[in-house]
Amino acid sequence: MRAADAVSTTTGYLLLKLATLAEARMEQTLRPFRLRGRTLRVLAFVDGGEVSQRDLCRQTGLDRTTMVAVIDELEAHGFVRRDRSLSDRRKQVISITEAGRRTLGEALAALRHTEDDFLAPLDPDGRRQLHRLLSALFAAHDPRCQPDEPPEPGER
Amino acid sequence: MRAADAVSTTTGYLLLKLATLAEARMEQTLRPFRLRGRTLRVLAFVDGGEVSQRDLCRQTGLDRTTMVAVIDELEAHGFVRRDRSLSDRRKQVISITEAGRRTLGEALAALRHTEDDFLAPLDPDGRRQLHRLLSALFAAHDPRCQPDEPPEPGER
DNA sequence: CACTGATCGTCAGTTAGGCTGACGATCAGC
DNA sequence: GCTGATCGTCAGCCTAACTGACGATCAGTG
Repeated sequence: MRAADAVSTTTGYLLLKLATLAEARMEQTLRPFRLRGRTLRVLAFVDGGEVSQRDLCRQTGLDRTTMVAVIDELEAHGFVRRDRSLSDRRKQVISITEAGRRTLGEALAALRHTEDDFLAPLDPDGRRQLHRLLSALFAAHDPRCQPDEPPEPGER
Repeated sequence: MRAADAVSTTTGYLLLKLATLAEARMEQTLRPFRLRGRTLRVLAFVDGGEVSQRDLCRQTGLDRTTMVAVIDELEAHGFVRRDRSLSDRRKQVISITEAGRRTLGEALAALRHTEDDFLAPLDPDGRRQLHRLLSALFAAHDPRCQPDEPPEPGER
Protein backbone atom coordinates (compact mmCIF):
# COMPACT_ATOMS: atom_id res chain seq x y z
CA MET A 1 0.00 0.00 0.00
CA ARG A 2 1.33 3.39 -0.96
CA ALA A 3 1.98 5.91 1.77
CA ALA A 4 -0.47 8.34 0.18
CA ASP A 5 -3.26 5.80 0.50
CA ALA A 6 -2.22 5.04 4.06
CA VAL A 7 -3.06 8.66 4.84
CA SER A 8 -6.16 9.01 2.70
CA THR A 9 -7.97 6.00 4.13
CA THR A 10 -7.40 7.00 7.72
CA THR A 11 -10.50 7.52 9.83
CA GLY A 12 -9.13 10.87 10.90
CA TYR A 13 -8.56 12.02 7.34
CA LEU A 14 -12.02 10.90 6.28
CA LEU A 15 -13.44 12.78 9.23
CA LEU A 16 -11.61 15.93 8.23
CA LYS A 17 -12.51 15.77 4.57
CA LEU A 18 -16.15 15.01 5.21
CA ALA A 19 -16.37 17.83 7.72
CA THR A 20 -14.94 20.21 5.15
CA LEU A 21 -17.44 19.09 2.54
CA ALA A 22 -20.34 19.27 4.97
CA GLU A 23 -19.29 22.69 6.21
CA ALA A 24 -19.19 24.05 2.69
CA ARG A 25 -22.73 22.85 2.09
CA MET A 26 -23.94 24.27 5.35
CA GLU A 27 -22.42 27.66 4.64
CA GLN A 28 -23.97 27.60 1.20
CA THR A 29 -27.35 26.76 2.68
CA LEU A 30 -27.11 29.60 5.18
CA ARG A 31 -25.99 32.27 2.72
CA PRO A 32 -29.51 33.19 1.50
CA PHE A 33 -30.48 33.78 5.13
CA ARG A 34 -27.52 36.14 5.62
CA LEU A 35 -26.14 33.78 8.21
CA ARG A 36 -22.96 31.79 8.59
CA GLY A 37 -22.16 28.76 10.70
CA ARG A 38 -20.91 30.73 13.65
CA THR A 39 -23.52 33.44 13.51
CA LEU A 40 -26.32 30.90 13.36
CA ARG A 41 -24.89 29.08 16.32
CA VAL A 42 -24.66 32.27 18.35
CA LEU A 43 -28.16 33.27 17.29
CA ALA A 44 -29.43 29.91 18.51
CA PHE A 45 -27.95 30.61 21.93
CA VAL A 46 -29.46 34.08 22.02
CA ASP A 47 -32.81 32.48 21.32
CA GLY A 48 -32.55 30.76 24.70
CA GLY A 49 -33.17 34.06 26.45
CA GLU A 50 -31.44 37.35 27.14
CA VAL A 51 -27.71 36.89 27.63
CA SER A 52 -24.55 38.97 27.78
CA GLN A 53 -21.79 38.66 25.21
CA ARG A 54 -19.62 37.09 27.87
CA ASP A 55 -22.22 34.38 28.44
CA LEU A 56 -22.23 33.65 24.74
CA CYS A 57 -18.46 33.36 24.72
CA ARG A 58 -18.55 30.82 27.49
CA GLN A 59 -21.32 28.83 25.84
CA THR A 60 -19.91 28.80 22.33
CA GLY A 61 -16.19 28.82 23.10
CA LEU A 62 -15.62 31.80 20.81
CA ASP A 63 -13.13 34.50 21.63
CA ARG A 64 -14.46 37.72 23.17
CA THR A 65 -13.25 39.89 20.29
CA THR A 66 -14.63 37.47 17.72
CA MET A 67 -17.95 37.64 19.51
CA VAL A 68 -18.03 41.41 19.00
CA ALA A 69 -17.81 40.85 15.25
CA VAL A 70 -20.46 38.12 15.29
CA ILE A 71 -22.91 40.27 17.25
CA ASP A 72 -22.13 43.21 14.99
CA GLU A 73 -23.08 41.08 12.02
CA LEU A 74 -26.27 39.78 13.62
CA GLU A 75 -27.23 43.28 14.72
CA ALA A 76 -26.56 44.76 11.29
CA HIS A 77 -29.09 42.35 9.80
CA GLY A 78 -31.59 43.09 12.53
CA PHE A 79 -31.54 39.62 14.03
CA VAL A 80 -30.55 40.70 17.54
CA ARG A 81 -30.60 43.86 19.64
CA ARG A 82 -27.93 45.22 21.96
CA ASP A 83 -29.03 47.03 25.11
CA ARG A 84 -27.08 48.10 28.17
CA SER A 85 -27.99 45.99 31.16
CA LEU A 86 -29.78 48.00 33.84
CA SER A 87 -28.43 45.92 36.69
CA ASP A 88 -24.83 45.91 35.42
CA ARG A 89 -24.07 48.72 33.06
CA ARG A 90 -20.86 47.06 31.84
CA LYS A 91 -22.87 44.35 30.16
CA GLN A 92 -24.72 44.35 26.90
CA VAL A 93 -28.01 42.49 26.96
CA ILE A 94 -28.38 40.60 23.71
CA SER A 95 -31.92 39.69 22.75
CA ILE A 96 -33.35 38.13 19.61
CA THR A 97 -35.74 40.10 17.44
CA GLU A 98 -38.84 38.86 15.70
CA ALA A 99 -36.99 38.78 12.39
CA GLY A 100 -34.14 36.91 14.05
CA ARG A 101 -36.43 34.26 15.46
CA ARG A 102 -38.17 33.77 12.16
CA THR A 103 -34.91 33.57 10.21
CA LEU A 104 -33.46 31.18 12.76
CA GLY A 105 -36.40 28.84 12.35
CA GLU A 106 -36.22 28.91 8.58
CA ALA A 107 -32.46 28.46 8.57
CA LEU A 108 -32.64 25.48 10.89
CA ALA A 109 -35.23 23.85 8.67
CA ALA A 110 -33.11 24.43 5.59
CA LEU A 111 -30.09 23.07 7.42
CA ARG A 112 -31.95 19.90 8.33
CA HIS A 113 -32.85 19.45 4.70
CA THR A 114 -29.26 19.94 3.58
CA GLU A 115 -28.04 17.46 6.14
CA ASP A 116 -30.57 14.85 5.06
CA ASP A 117 -29.36 15.38 1.56
CA PHE A 118 -25.74 15.03 2.59
CA LEU A 119 -26.40 11.80 4.47
CA ALA A 120 -28.66 10.39 1.77
CA PRO A 121 -26.01 7.95 0.48
CA LEU A 122 -26.39 6.04 3.75
CA ASP A 123 -29.47 4.00 4.53
CA PRO A 124 -31.59 5.13 7.51
CA ASP A 125 -29.96 2.60 9.79
CA GLY A 126 -26.50 3.71 8.74
CA ARG A 127 -27.41 7.32 9.45
CA ARG A 128 -28.58 6.42 12.94
CA GLN A 129 -25.42 4.40 13.52
CA LEU A 130 -23.24 7.27 12.37
CA HIS A 131 -24.98 9.76 14.61
CA ARG A 132 -24.73 7.40 17.55
CA LEU A 133 -21.02 6.75 17.03
CA LEU A 134 -20.17 10.42 16.54
CA SER A 135 -22.18 11.38 19.61
CA ALA A 136 -20.39 8.80 21.74
CA LEU A 137 -17.00 9.87 20.47
CA PHE A 138 -17.77 13.53 20.95
CA ALA A 139 -19.03 12.98 24.48
CA ALA A 140 -15.80 11.20 25.32
CA HIS A 141 -13.70 14.08 24.00
CA ASP A 142 -15.84 17.07 24.90
CA PRO A 143 -13.80 19.20 27.28
CA ARG A 144 -16.95 20.18 29.14
CA CYS A 145 -17.57 16.65 30.38
CA GLN A 146 -13.96 15.59 30.62
CA PRO A 147 -13.55 12.79 33.17
CA ASP A 148 -10.43 14.51 34.52
CA GLU A 149 -8.70 12.89 37.44
CA PRO A 150 -9.16 14.54 40.85
CA PRO A 151 -6.84 17.56 41.04
CA GLU A 152 -3.65 16.75 42.90
CA PRO A 153 -2.68 19.04 45.77
CA GLY A 154 0.69 20.06 44.35
CA GLU A 155 -0.68 20.69 40.89
CA ARG A 156 -0.98 24.09 39.30
CA MET B 1 -35.75 21.47 22.68
CA ARG B 2 -33.77 24.66 22.64
CA ALA B 3 -32.49 25.93 19.31
CA ALA B 4 -28.91 25.76 20.58
CA ASP B 5 -29.27 22.04 21.23
CA ALA B 6 -30.91 21.55 17.86
CA VAL B 7 -27.66 22.77 16.34
CA SER B 8 -25.24 21.04 18.67
CA THR B 9 -26.68 17.56 18.25
CA THR B 10 -26.68 17.70 14.47
CA THR B 11 -24.64 15.06 12.69
CA GLY B 12 -22.97 17.78 10.68
CA TYR B 13 -22.00 19.73 13.76
CA LEU B 14 -20.63 16.62 15.46
CA LEU B 15 -18.64 15.88 12.34
CA LEU B 16 -17.16 19.35 12.31
CA LYS B 17 -16.30 19.44 15.99
CA LEU B 18 -14.76 15.98 16.01
CA ALA B 19 -12.73 16.80 12.93
CA THR B 20 -11.40 19.90 14.67
CA LEU B 21 -10.45 17.92 17.75
CA ALA B 22 -8.86 15.16 15.71
CA GLU B 23 -6.95 17.62 13.57
CA ALA B 24 -5.50 19.33 16.62
CA ARG B 25 -4.23 16.02 17.91
CA MET B 26 -2.79 15.09 14.57
CA GLU B 27 -0.94 18.38 14.26
CA GLN B 28 0.37 17.96 17.77
CA THR B 29 1.57 14.46 16.95
CA LEU B 30 3.35 15.67 13.82
CA ARG B 31 5.08 18.64 15.40
CA PRO B 32 8.07 16.70 16.77
CA PHE B 33 8.68 15.39 13.26
CA ARG B 34 8.72 18.92 11.85
CA LEU B 35 5.69 18.04 9.77
CA ARG B 36 2.15 19.35 9.51
CA GLY B 37 -0.97 17.75 8.11
CA ARG B 38 -0.52 19.14 4.63
CA THR B 39 3.21 18.65 4.44
CA LEU B 40 2.90 15.04 5.55
CA ARG B 41 0.25 14.43 2.97
CA VAL B 42 2.37 15.90 0.21
CA LEU B 43 5.40 13.97 1.42
CA ALA B 44 3.36 10.77 1.23
CA PHE B 45 2.59 11.50 -2.42
CA VAL B 46 6.23 12.26 -3.17
CA ASP B 47 7.08 8.87 -1.68
CA GLY B 48 5.13 7.28 -4.54
CA GLY B 49 7.89 8.22 -6.96
CA GLU B 50 9.34 11.28 -8.66
CA VAL B 51 6.70 13.84 -9.47
CA SER B 52 6.41 17.46 -10.53
CA GLN B 53 4.84 20.09 -8.32
CA ARG B 54 1.96 20.28 -10.74
CA ASP B 55 1.30 16.57 -10.31
CA LEU B 56 1.21 17.04 -6.57
CA CYS B 57 -1.29 19.87 -6.94
CA ARG B 58 -3.58 17.69 -8.97
CA GLN B 59 -3.29 14.79 -6.54
CA THR B 60 -3.72 16.75 -3.35
CA GLY B 61 -6.02 19.50 -4.55
CA LEU B 62 -3.72 22.19 -3.15
CA ASP B 63 -3.19 25.48 -4.92
CA ARG B 64 -0.04 25.84 -7.02
CA THR B 65 1.33 28.73 -4.95
CA THR B 66 0.56 26.91 -1.72
CA MET B 67 2.46 23.94 -3.06
CA VAL B 68 5.56 26.11 -3.49
CA ALA B 69 5.45 26.90 0.22
CA VAL B 70 4.87 23.27 1.19
CA ILE B 71 7.79 22.05 -0.91
CA ASP B 72 9.92 24.88 0.45
CA GLU B 73 9.17 23.66 3.94
CA LEU B 74 9.86 20.02 3.12
CA GLU B 75 13.06 20.95 1.32
CA ALA B 76 14.27 23.15 4.17
CA HIS B 77 14.05 20.17 6.50
CA GLY B 78 15.81 17.94 4.01
CA PHE B 79 12.84 15.66 3.40
CA VAL B 80 12.66 16.20 -0.37
CA ARG B 81 14.92 17.43 -3.14
CA ARG B 82 14.11 19.72 -6.04
CA ASP B 83 15.80 19.08 -9.40
CA ARG B 84 15.07 20.45 -12.84
CA SER B 85 13.59 17.81 -15.08
CA LEU B 86 15.89 16.84 -17.95
CA SER B 87 13.05 16.04 -20.31
CA ASP B 88 11.05 19.20 -19.56
CA ARG B 89 13.14 21.95 -18.08
CA ARG B 90 10.10 23.88 -16.89
CA LYS B 91 9.36 21.20 -14.35
CA GLN B 92 10.88 20.54 -10.98
CA VAL B 93 11.36 16.88 -10.17
CA ILE B 94 10.50 16.34 -6.52
CA SER B 95 12.03 13.28 -4.95
CA ILE B 96 12.05 12.05 -1.37
CA THR B 97 15.32 11.80 0.54
CA GLU B 98 16.42 9.07 2.88
CA ALA B 99 15.66 11.31 5.87
CA GLY B 100 12.27 12.09 4.35
CA ARG B 101 11.37 8.46 3.93
CA ARG B 102 12.46 7.61 7.45
CA THR B 103 10.58 10.55 8.97
CA LEU B 104 7.49 9.73 6.92
CA GLY B 105 7.48 6.17 8.25
CA GLU B 106 7.90 7.27 11.83
CA ALA B 107 5.27 9.99 11.51
CA LEU B 108 2.74 7.60 10.01
CA ALA B 109 3.31 5.16 12.84
CA ALA B 110 2.86 7.92 15.42
CA LEU B 111 -0.26 9.07 13.62
CA ARG B 112 -1.74 5.59 13.73
CA HIS B 113 -1.10 5.50 17.43
CA THR B 114 -2.76 8.87 17.96
CA GLU B 115 -5.76 7.81 15.96
CA ASP B 116 -6.15 4.58 17.92
CA ASP B 117 -6.04 6.68 21.03
CA PHE B 118 -8.63 9.09 19.68
CA LEU B 119 -11.00 6.28 18.75
CA ALA B 120 -10.40 4.35 21.95
CA PRO B 121 -13.78 5.36 23.47
CA LEU B 122 -15.43 3.18 20.81
CA ASP B 123 -15.25 -0.58 20.94
CA PRO B 124 -13.45 -2.34 18.05
CA ASP B 125 -16.71 -3.05 16.29
CA GLY B 126 -17.82 0.57 16.61
CA ARG B 127 -14.53 1.74 15.15
CA ARG B 128 -14.94 -0.53 12.15
CA GLN B 129 -18.52 0.65 11.71
CA LEU B 130 -17.44 4.27 11.85
CA HIS B 131 -14.70 3.79 9.30
CA ARG B 132 -17.06 1.94 7.01
CA LEU B 133 -19.76 4.60 7.21
CA LEU B 134 -17.33 7.47 6.70
CA SER B 135 -15.74 5.70 3.76
CA ALA B 136 -19.09 5.12 2.12
CA LEU B 137 -20.15 8.71 2.66
CA PHE B 138 -16.86 10.06 1.41
CA ALA B 139 -16.95 7.91 -1.71
CA ALA B 140 -20.42 9.25 -2.47
CA HIS B 141 -19.27 12.85 -2.14
CA ASP B 142 -15.72 12.66 -3.47
CA PRO B 143 -15.57 14.95 -6.49
CA ARG B 144 -13.14 12.58 -8.18
CA CYS B 145 -15.72 9.80 -8.44
CA GLN B 146 -18.77 11.99 -8.82
CA PRO B 147 -21.55 10.16 -10.66
CA ASP B 148 -22.26 13.27 -12.70
CA GLU B 149 -24.97 13.04 -15.29
CA PRO B 150 -23.83 12.89 -18.93
CA PRO B 151 -23.00 16.42 -20.10
CA GLU B 152 -25.85 17.95 -22.02
CA PRO B 153 -25.05 19.42 -25.41
CA GLY B 154 -26.24 22.92 -24.63
CA GLU B 155 -24.48 23.06 -21.28
CA ARG B 156 -21.55 25.28 -20.55
C1' DC C 1 -16.55 58.46 50.95
C1' DA C 2 -12.07 57.23 48.18
C1' DC C 3 -9.34 53.39 46.58
C1' DT C 4 -8.19 48.93 44.59
C1' DG C 5 -8.71 45.11 41.72
C1' DA C 6 -11.60 42.73 38.64
C1' DT C 7 -14.90 42.40 34.76
C1' DC C 8 -17.15 43.72 30.32
C1' DG C 9 -17.10 45.29 25.70
C1' DT C 10 -14.31 47.60 22.20
C1' DC C 11 -10.66 48.58 19.06
C1' DA C 12 -6.01 48.72 16.89
C1' DG C 13 -2.41 45.93 15.44
C1' DT C 14 -0.28 41.57 14.45
C1' DT C 15 -0.10 36.99 12.65
C1' DA C 16 -1.14 33.13 9.65
C1' DG C 17 -3.51 31.02 5.66
C1' DG C 18 -4.76 31.06 1.22
C1' DC C 19 -5.72 33.09 -3.16
C1' DT C 20 -5.18 36.31 -7.53
C1' DG C 21 -2.35 38.26 -11.01
C1' DA C 22 1.78 38.89 -13.13
C1' DC C 23 6.27 37.37 -14.52
C1' DG C 24 10.35 34.71 -16.81
C1' DA C 25 11.52 30.37 -18.58
C1' DT C 26 10.36 26.69 -21.34
C1' DC C 27 7.73 23.68 -24.39
C1' DA C 28 4.78 22.13 -28.56
C1' DG C 29 2.78 23.12 -32.94
C1' DC C 30 2.71 25.53 -37.10
C1' DG D 1 10.89 31.86 -35.96
C1' DC D 2 6.08 32.75 -34.05
C1' DT D 3 2.33 31.87 -31.12
C1' DG D 4 -0.02 30.06 -27.42
C1' DA D 5 0.17 27.13 -23.48
C1' DT D 6 2.42 25.30 -19.27
C1' DC D 7 5.42 25.34 -15.04
C1' DG D 8 7.24 27.40 -11.00
C1' DT D 9 7.86 31.74 -8.57
C1' DC D 10 6.83 35.97 -6.28
C1' DA D 11 4.43 40.22 -4.70
C1' DG D 12 0.25 41.77 -3.11
C1' DC D 13 -4.38 41.25 -1.22
C1' DC D 14 -7.99 39.35 1.71
C1' DT D 15 -9.94 36.94 5.45
C1' DA D 16 -10.00 34.92 10.14
C1' DA D 17 -8.42 34.93 14.55
C1' DC D 18 -5.87 36.31 18.38
C1' DT D 19 -3.03 39.70 21.70
C1' DG D 20 -2.74 43.83 24.22
C1' DA D 21 -4.45 47.98 25.62
C1' DC D 22 -8.19 50.96 26.76
C1' DG D 23 -12.44 53.27 29.05
C1' DA D 24 -16.38 52.24 31.65
C1' DT D 25 -18.28 49.95 35.35
C1' DC D 26 -18.75 46.97 39.38
C1' DA D 27 -17.68 44.87 44.13
C1' DG D 28 -15.18 45.02 48.21
C1' DT D 29 -12.16 47.44 51.54
C1' DG D 30 -11.04 50.71 54.86
